Amino acid sequence: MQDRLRPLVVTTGPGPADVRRVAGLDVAYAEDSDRLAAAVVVLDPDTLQVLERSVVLGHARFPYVPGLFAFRELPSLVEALDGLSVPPDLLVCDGQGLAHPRRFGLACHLGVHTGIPSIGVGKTAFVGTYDTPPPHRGAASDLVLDGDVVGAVLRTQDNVKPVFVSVGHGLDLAAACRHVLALSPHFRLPETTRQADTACRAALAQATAAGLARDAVRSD
DNA sequence: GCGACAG
DNA sequence: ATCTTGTCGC
Repeated sequence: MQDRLRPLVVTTGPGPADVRRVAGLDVAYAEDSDRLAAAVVVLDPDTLQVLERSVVLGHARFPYVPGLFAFRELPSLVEALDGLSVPPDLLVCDGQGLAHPRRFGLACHLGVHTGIPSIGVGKTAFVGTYDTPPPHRGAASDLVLDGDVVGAVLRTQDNVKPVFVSVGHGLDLAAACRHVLALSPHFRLPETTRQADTACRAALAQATAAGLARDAVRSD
């Protein structure tokens, strides 16, 4: 499926002319059971203020298999996206885009599936080789796989471990890095990712608490 | 054959 | 992804 969809990915161009709504997507999992919470948080790209949140609870129907990550998270993330009142102009995904064995990571899959430009931001490397970028914010080095530049190792804060940025869909790598930097004025990860992480974790925690309370009443 | 392996 | 304990730096 990834090899079939890969040709549909657009990896060139500056992307959306004016981005008014940027979305951060993330999924949290329960330690036991297969429960999960998927969140999409939409921010104003200029003020970084939260405009809207959409969180859905669900169950993992696919195991974590490196290279097949999208099959685990995409279904729930699409459900969360459908819960938004207005579709976002750009998706910032927690994971890789083109920096993938078949050049079709989660960010590419979400971008092609929704038709919305997307960026992949990973916290650790998955594939490729690279030189350590200079220590200052904004510095970057190529992430190379089989002779192709599949992403950038980007420093979002001075003297802080870099993030792995790769194109998802609908824009080039330079534009992707520009967006990630703008979304990370204070912390290592983009504000979109941070907000989505907080949202899905909170939702999972409240669901867990509600479930325990319900079970307590049952046995009572 | 062995080690690596987004989240 | 999730858990855990302390440590370092602003």
